[in-house]
Amino acid sequence: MNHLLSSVTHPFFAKTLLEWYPRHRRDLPWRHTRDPYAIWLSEVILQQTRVKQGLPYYFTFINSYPTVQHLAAAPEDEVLRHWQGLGYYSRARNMHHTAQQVVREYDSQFPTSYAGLLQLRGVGQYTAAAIASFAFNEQVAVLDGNVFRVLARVFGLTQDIAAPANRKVFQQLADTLIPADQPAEFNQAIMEFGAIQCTPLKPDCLFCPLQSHCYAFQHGMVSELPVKSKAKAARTRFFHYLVLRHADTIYMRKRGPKDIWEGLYDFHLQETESGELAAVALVAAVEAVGGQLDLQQVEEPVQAMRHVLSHQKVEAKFHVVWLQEPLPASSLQSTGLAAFSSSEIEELPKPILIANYISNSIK
DNA sequence: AACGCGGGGAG
DNA sequence: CTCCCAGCGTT
Repeated sequence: MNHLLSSVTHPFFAKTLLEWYPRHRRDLPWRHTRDPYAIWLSEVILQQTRVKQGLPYYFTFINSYPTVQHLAAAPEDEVLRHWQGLGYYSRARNMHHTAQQVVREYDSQFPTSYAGLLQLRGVGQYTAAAIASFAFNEQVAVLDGNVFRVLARVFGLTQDIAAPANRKVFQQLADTLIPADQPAEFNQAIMEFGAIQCTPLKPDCLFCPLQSHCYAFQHGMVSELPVKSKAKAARTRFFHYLVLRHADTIYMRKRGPKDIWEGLYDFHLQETESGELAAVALVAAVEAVGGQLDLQQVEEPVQAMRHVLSHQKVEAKFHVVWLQEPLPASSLQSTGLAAFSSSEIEELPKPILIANYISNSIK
């Protein structure tokens, strides 16, 4: 085994982290509870999200929905609206689905084991291990980005952490490290150690309690570990939004599956292969949704905004179109557009790009 | 196994 | 600007 290259013994590793943890741990609200609902909420929010960014969302959700029954009873649009700005919106939709399933099929009680928790939508190996250990003290090791990094450095593991096949190497090591008597404390400790001490960039090796036993530090490989293959480059997309308005109403649409921002609302979208949309094409697009626009009425200038996702770059232009007449019901039926007042729009869940545009440009 | 899915922070 | 952070469901 590769980790035998390290001079650290398993009991020393666990003991060191368990001593380090109470002296360095942050005081976070979900660390004061054993309620599986609150822990599940925090863990779903914290997937791919830093504590600082997720913290206000945790308060919003735990205050708006104190129990799983409250969350299950909420409309999806309201749940997504609370999630607005946090990204990866399938987390919110899966969370809502799971809340309803727990209420209806589990008598409002979360499963109490790793295997049971794993059956819930949106709960994978990491989240199941986190809830099982934190809420029910089950001896199952969490494996998140922090744990990958700490183990790769301390034990000198050079396998690519982005390759799913290498997961089992790390999982087996973590499973041997987690002590039977303090599984929850150990899981919290190793993740907090990765987040605070053994950080991705400029880790605090100088004051690290594992320094003399750390393979990466002893071999000058701290900046090389963990090994992680690069994600492929983001593609650029060109969005032309038609901000269809009539009197006090603005037309918006709930986005569907198989694309970004599922379940969120935006304007009528004309996507093109380049950054320009000719005026005649704009007129045609308006007519295609049942509206009327004369060439002379095309509003200038067009508001342009860029939005960067981890996997796509969106270059958006917003074309405001003042309609003489409301869109006919038949058009709303076929296009999926719906009419909203300004105050109603505020309540809709929207991508940050759209929310920013509205707050800048819609009065 | 590979891919799609957000948004924010540091330098 | 460019780099970093990442778990789950689908294909």
